Formats: sequence, C-alpha cells, structure tokens
Amino acid sequence: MSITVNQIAEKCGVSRTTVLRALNNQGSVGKNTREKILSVAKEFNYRPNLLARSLNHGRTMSLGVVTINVENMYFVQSLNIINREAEKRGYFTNIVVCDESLEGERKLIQGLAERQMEGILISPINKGKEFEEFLLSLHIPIVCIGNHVSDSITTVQVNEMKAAIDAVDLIASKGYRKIVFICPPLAVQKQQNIYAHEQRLLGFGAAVQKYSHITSQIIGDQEYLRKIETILHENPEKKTAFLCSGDSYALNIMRWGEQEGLSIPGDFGLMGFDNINILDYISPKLTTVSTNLEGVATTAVTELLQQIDTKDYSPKSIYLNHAVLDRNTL
Amino acid sequence: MSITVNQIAEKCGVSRTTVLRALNNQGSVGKNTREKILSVAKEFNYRPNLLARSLNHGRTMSLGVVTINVENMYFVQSLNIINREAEKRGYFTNIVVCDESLEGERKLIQGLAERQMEGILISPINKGKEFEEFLLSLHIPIVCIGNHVSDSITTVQVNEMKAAIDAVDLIASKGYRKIVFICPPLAVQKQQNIYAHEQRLLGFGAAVQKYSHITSQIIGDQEYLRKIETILHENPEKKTAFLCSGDSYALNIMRWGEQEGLSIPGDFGLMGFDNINILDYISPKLTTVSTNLEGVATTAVTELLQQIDTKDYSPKSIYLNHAVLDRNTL
DNA sequence: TTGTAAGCGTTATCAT
DNA sequence: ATGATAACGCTTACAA
Repeated sequence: MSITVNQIAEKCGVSRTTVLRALNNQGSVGKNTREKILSVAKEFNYRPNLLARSLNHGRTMSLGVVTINVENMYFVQSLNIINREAEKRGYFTNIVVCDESLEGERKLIQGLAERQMEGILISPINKGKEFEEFLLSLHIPIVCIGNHVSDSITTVQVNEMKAAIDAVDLIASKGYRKIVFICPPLAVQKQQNIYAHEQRLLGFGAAVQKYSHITSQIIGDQEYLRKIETILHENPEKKTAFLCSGDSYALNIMRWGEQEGLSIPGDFGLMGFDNINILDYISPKLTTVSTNLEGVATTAVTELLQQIDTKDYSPKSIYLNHAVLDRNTL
Repeated sequence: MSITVNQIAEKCGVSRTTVLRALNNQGSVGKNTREKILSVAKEFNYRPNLLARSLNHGRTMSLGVVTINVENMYFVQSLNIINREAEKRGYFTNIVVCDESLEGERKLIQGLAERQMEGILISPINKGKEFEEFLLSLHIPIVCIGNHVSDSITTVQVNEMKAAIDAVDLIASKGYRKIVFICPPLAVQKQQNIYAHEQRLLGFGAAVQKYSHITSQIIGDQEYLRKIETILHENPEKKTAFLCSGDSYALNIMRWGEQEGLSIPGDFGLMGFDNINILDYISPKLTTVSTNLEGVATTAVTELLQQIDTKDYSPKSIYLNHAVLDRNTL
C-alpha cells in the first residue's frame, strides 16, 4: 500500500483538498505548501488509487477482452491490435483467458463487469438465448468478434458463408473432382458457439451444388486423419482436395501427409481458413482464406469505443471483406 | 450501471445493512423482506461493484501479468498456465500487453499497481537500476519470469548459461568444427533487458573454449541470414552448426535454407532455444533447448501467491532445470 | 490560498 | 430482525 492523500495531508498539516490541488496542478496552492506536499508525495511514493477515483466519477477507462486460449492462435493475433487501438484512445486493456470453458467464459465476463470495465470484447464460445440475455443484462457495451451470438449483440465478422463459397470455387477452378470439408465435431454445436464454422459449412454445401461433376463429403470429427487416409486409398484416381474450416486442421494434415510420404498438391489438394500467422513459417505455403483479423479487430475496438462515447448501444452487424489467398497447396 | 445496494434498500424500504444480509445470506433477515430484496435484486440485475468492495477491505483478488507482445510466442505459452494456477486460488488474472515498448511496460506496471493488483508477473524488457528502484517503490509483490532485473527482485528462470554450455556440448559431440552463435543485436543491451540472451552468450563463450579444434563466431545483428550465407560459402568443407538464442531465429534460417535448396542437417547444423510450441508444426524437427516455460510459469505464480499470502516479499532467485532436446537438425 | 462537507458503493461495528 | 454510522481513498462543489 502506498501513501494516501489523507496521510500526505496529515503529514503536511494541510487539508486533503490542498494536497489534491498540489498533486493535480490545478487551483492555486502556496509555493511552500506545494513544495512540501510534492516532496512528501515523492518520498512516500504516492500513487493514486484508481479504484477510489473510478468509484466516484464512474469511469474506469478500461476495456475487457475475453480470449479463449492463447495457444489457440486464432484470436491471439487480434490482441495486439486491440491493445494498440485502445491505448491510442486512452483506455487500459485487460485481457482475460477463459481456457475453453463455457462456464469460465461467463464467470470472466461477469468478473469484468463487476470490475466496472466500460466495454467488453469477446469471441464467444457460449451461445444461445440464455447467454444472449446474460450479455444484455449487463448493460455494458459488448462487441463480439467473429462468432455471432444474436442480432441483439453487436458483431464484427466476415461473411464466412461467402468465403467458403469462394474457397470452393477456387478449388473447383483447379480441376478437383472431389472436395472434402473438414470441420469441428458437429456434436458440440449444441453447447458451443462455432458459428463461423457453421457458416462455412453452409457455404460449402451451397457451393458444391453448383458443380455437378464434383462429389463432396463432410468430415466433422476428430478422426479426420484416418478418414482422409481411407478416402485417398479408395479413390486414388480422383483428384481430391481437402478444405479445412481452420488452418490448424490443414497443418495437421500437412504433417500427416509428410509422414506418409505424400506430396501436396501432388497427391491431394489442401486449403485452410483464417490465415493464422504461423503459416509464415510453414512450407509449402498453405492456400487459405484470410478472415481479415486485423481489420475485424480494429473495427471491433473502434465500434466498442464509439458505443462507450455515444452511450448508444444499439446492436449492429458489421461485415468486413475476406480474401482468398491462392498459394501453393492446390 | 446496474442497481446498487442503496437503491435496493430504498425500493424495499429497508436499510442497506439488511439488503446486504439478504444478498450475502448472513445474519438473519425476515422471510418477507428477504424475498422482496432478492426479487428486486434479480429484477434489476444487481451486480456488486468490486471497485467499492475492494476499496473497502483492501483486497482486489487480482493479479497483473505484463506480456511483451502476443505474437512473440515465447511468453504467451505461460499465460494459460498462470491463469489456471491463479484461478485455482481464487484470483482473477489481468493480462496487459506492452507491445515491445520500454516506456509502455513501465506505464502498464504503474497502471496495474494503481488498479491495486495484489501482485505482478513480468518478463521484463526494461532493465537497470532505475527500473529496479521503480519496481521496488511499488511495494507490491513482483515476480520476474525469465529475465533478471536485479537480485532484489524475485526471479524464476532456468540457468541459461548452463543451458548454452549443454547446447554447445551436444553440437560438439556431433562432430561439428565450427559453431556460430546467433543472437539479438548486442547494441540494444544498453537499454533493453535481454538477460537470458546475454547469459546464453556467456555460456556459449565458455563452452567453445573447451574445444580447441572448434572455431566459433558470434552474429549479433539483423543481417544474420546474409552472414550465414557468406560463412557457408567460405568454409564449404567445414562442418558448421548455427546455435540460435531463440527458436525464431532458427525458424527463419530454416525457411531461408529451404529457399536456397540447402538441407538440414546435411548442409549445416541448426539448433534453437526455448522450444516454442509452433515447432510442433515444423519439419525437420528442430533440435533445441527447452527452457521449461510451464515449470517456470507455475513456479512464478505459486511464488507470487505465496508472497501475497505471507506478506513476505523478500527476494529469491529460483532456478528450474532445462532440457536439451536432441531432435533432427544436428 | 485554503478548508469543509458530501458522495461514489461496499462493508464492518456497534447499537436497537 | 433491523438500522445507524463510520470507514476505504478520491473528487467536487461550495465556502471562508
């Protein structure tokens, strides 16, 4: 605990108002008193208690950011951007990690609200009516990044469905005759928010219909490597590509392919989603879709700060553009 | 803003003391009053203001963690661990990002202290007497992870010097005749805390002396790729290995080698430091040194929490064991 | 130039 | 079973 204004006042034999005036350089203070106050403050390392300050003027100048899991890589890239943007505007950014727990995410959001964060950014793993109501009940500006909870909550995202359609079009244009979509287990949909993946899946379904000569398949479970193996064995002649709803699936497939002595795109085509930053280190260069995380993050903070400023929390849906990155695995 | 205890009291026509008793389920409250209070609280989404609560009993149950840059990968791996460990003990973890700015780091630490964090974890990029005094002046438990500031500040780390010696020994045992150490620009040492790298460099120097048949060289600037090229051209017959003080240098060298059509370890040996988690996705498997981040992080939180509990902030230096990971690039 | 008093929302102590 | 009061550290009128 550092010294308080009251203690300084006592030590200097003046009132705390005077101390405040000296410390904050406002109002007028006698030269001697000012000097004495400042010297005592320095000597005892006076440091304002921001809890007290915030408590009385009702502002903390702090934002909360809930992140799933820092090893996840996806959302992590946004954190620097969010932080930089918030700092420019004088806000302090508090990041908390929910470690993939649905319950944990709720508790953290609650905790941030109780700590009087002025706004919260999330890429939520919770979903559903109850969660929506929970968020709304906080009466704090909240912006969702990537994952959509409800139209009553502001969301910044890319059009994932359209992105998936573009991805399929690219694959089709390269002459593939079979496209397999790899995504998270569909069973978790009931509890967990995988909106982005769902949208991509929808896009995939819509897109493959356009190509009557292309067969399609969906793999939605953890055993995808084994299934891929089967597929490649059963249709050795058919030019097959795997479209992954997430680069990390693609990376695992690359690693597996390497072990099996398969070449990409020689033996099969591969495409990811998200353009996570570790792709820079990986070869061959993965063909993927950039979901414009930088743009999404920047827009999300800007929107959040604007809601705080204007006190207008009316929900918006903001869509940014994605980009198909045609690299070396198709 | 949610409803406050006072407002509930007013609405229910009772005193705030009674409201508190009802909300916290302690003391005795009449059945009717209790029900009324609880229903009003629920209706208006009562949420305790933790700023006020903390102000009152002087505890925030929050820890601050300062991270350099989430793209950096090195420290990021610890964040989940820190968070998990702190949560077990009932603490809330606030992560802030300093974005590689020396000034930023100081400001953030200050900000965390002003927000009454009960303890702070840092892998500091600042160094020197002044910074040390700054940290000490906060009178808050602080634990440094990896980078050392001064013996007056508790630090949890591995013996980097010994680790570097072990690395050199491994390289020597594989028959290399020239070892080149790649590290950050030495010019930044004056301002920036690169203690771990300095220690590794010292270890490197000490180790190569033991081998009279091995020549050594140190590259401490950004142009290392060009210099490596020159070295390989000039001594084509000499078996050369590059020991990098950080896996990301090694990854860049791998990428470059690939572009140049060089094979590892065929054309040169390569070894990194830290065992960052993206190595899992990279092939060939990089030979490196694990600096036991998990252990360091766990120990750091535990130590921090202990200091908070016991109110004994006396500085310690805690060393954990490293492990040389002999994989496929030597 | 300096001080007094009330208030932010919560809690703890001591009454009734 | 309920309430009054002071306190945490800071801010902001409003005096003097």
